[in-house]
Amino acid sequence: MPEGHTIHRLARDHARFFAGHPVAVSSPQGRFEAGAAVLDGAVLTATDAYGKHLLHHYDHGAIVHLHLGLFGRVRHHRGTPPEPPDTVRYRVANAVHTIDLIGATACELLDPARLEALTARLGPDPLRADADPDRAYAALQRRRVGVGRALLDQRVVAGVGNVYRAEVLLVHGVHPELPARELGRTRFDGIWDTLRDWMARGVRERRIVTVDRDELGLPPGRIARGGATYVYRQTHCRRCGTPVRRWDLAGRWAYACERCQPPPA
DNA sequence: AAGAATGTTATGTA
DNA sequence: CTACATAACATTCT
Repeated sequence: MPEGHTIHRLARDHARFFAGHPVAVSSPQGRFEAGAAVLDGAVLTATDAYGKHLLHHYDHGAIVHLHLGLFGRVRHHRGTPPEPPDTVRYRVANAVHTIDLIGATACELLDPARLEALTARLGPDPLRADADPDRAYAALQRRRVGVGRALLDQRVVAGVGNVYRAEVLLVHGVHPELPARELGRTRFDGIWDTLRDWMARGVRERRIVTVDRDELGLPPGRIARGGATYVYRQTHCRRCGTPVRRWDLAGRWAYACERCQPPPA
């Protein structure tokens, strides 16, 4: 489920829920026992997000690194939480809030050196104020693969996933198979700006919405699930009605409207 | 109720 | 260093 906006949203929420007071940390099924032992009763002082990686910083210096992978989630309960199901790895709670981590691929303690190594191998994250788009552009210039592949490579840009990839390339008329190094600077700048805007919107709205309500003449009210994208999981391009092509690109579905995004020669 | 899904890493090969 | 294929890992929802 998660692309970068989800992780930034979680970072913000967790800081709000827990900042300043001790928390109870547990590992209900014993899959993060070492961590829970170190963390229980500590104060969660700060949270941070780099791309799809979430960090919890505790007052005694411990850092928890979380990555939700393809289907990880964090569930939030207000008030008395339910008994944790078998799949809960890491539970953080105070008198009011409880969060349960489920299905994550990473849930581990990190020392500062390993945190540094982690952030060093990530490309700039459009949601971070310290992001340097020049680095992403330079990385693109070095790749021979298509832009579609390159955009999912977290060393190029951090936080972009399959939905934003499909959508941003559609809106900018770029075919996923265009060699990354052939993407012009102007076009790249447009893509970067769009990603930043959309992902910030994703944090606010807690979901991915790339479509423009006025452009599509959508009625007021919540945009239906499945109706929030132009090509991703669409059968026809929401802009021009052309059938969408979907194909396996390095193990992920790629989507394109080959009228809006002419294939490279 | 099998299968799909907004992801990454490690490993071996070229 | 870049690329690519394959396997492994993690759950929920239809």
